[in-house]
Amino acid sequence: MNYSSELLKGTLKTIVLKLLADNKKMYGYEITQRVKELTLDKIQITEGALYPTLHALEADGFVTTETEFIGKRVRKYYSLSPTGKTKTKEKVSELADFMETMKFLLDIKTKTT
Amino acid sequence: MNYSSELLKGTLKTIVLKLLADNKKMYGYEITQRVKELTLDKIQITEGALYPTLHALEADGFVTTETEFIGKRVRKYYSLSPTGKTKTKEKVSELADFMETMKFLLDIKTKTT
DNA sequence: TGTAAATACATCAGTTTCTTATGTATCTTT
DNA sequence: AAAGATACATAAGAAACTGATGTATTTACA
Repeated sequence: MNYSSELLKGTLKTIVLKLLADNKKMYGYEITQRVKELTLDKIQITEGALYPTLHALEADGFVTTETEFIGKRVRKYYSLSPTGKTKTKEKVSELADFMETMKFLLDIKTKTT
Repeated sequence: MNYSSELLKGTLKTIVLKLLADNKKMYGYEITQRVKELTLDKIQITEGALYPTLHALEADGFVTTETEFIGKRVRKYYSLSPTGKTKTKEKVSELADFMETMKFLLDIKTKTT
């Protein structure tokens, strides 16, 4: 099983920021594998979604990068900047609040007819 | 406060279906007001998002409609069809499961209200 | 030893799902 | 009388994906 894709929309940036907050530095491919593993294959981040997101986070100044060579193959590590850390807290708490609201909304049994 | 708009993406259809499951029949404007009221203005469904969604649900056979006149003004009521009821259960439990996964991923502690 | 799978980056056309604006019309409140 | 609320609807444009495609290296294994 994995979720219908529209659910993930809007949460990807938050997931990436949170992972970086917990792991100091990570590279793209590692992020996709970590999410896959942590969610037991329920959430699969595609590369077509991830790389543009990482580039956008960098353009916005929320992450910094450093390139490393593993043999001849390049690996690009991402780390949170100070503003990125602030942004992460904002996004995570916003998402937490949103999920509380959604939980309430989906539990209600109001027969007002 | 209200949520950055991308969070709502993908949840609108589920919200609408769930409201219809709890209230037998509702009309569009009523749905926008109910959500606004239940979420204390945190979630505002725009008409530009809602009406196309309702039309899509009807085209997919998940809802049926009946028109009523209030004076000279038309009001279009939406009700769940049998397949719509099944779909609602699927969508609601999928979203609930997704939120659990996200909570785990983000290490979010849910408030015990 | 050769080839498939995994690792690792990237771009881009097309799709879905919204926002924002616009339009029409009626009813209610001040 | 005018403003705001009620009630429907469509449409251009933006945002955020999917899925395909591309390049190249490394590892597993038959």
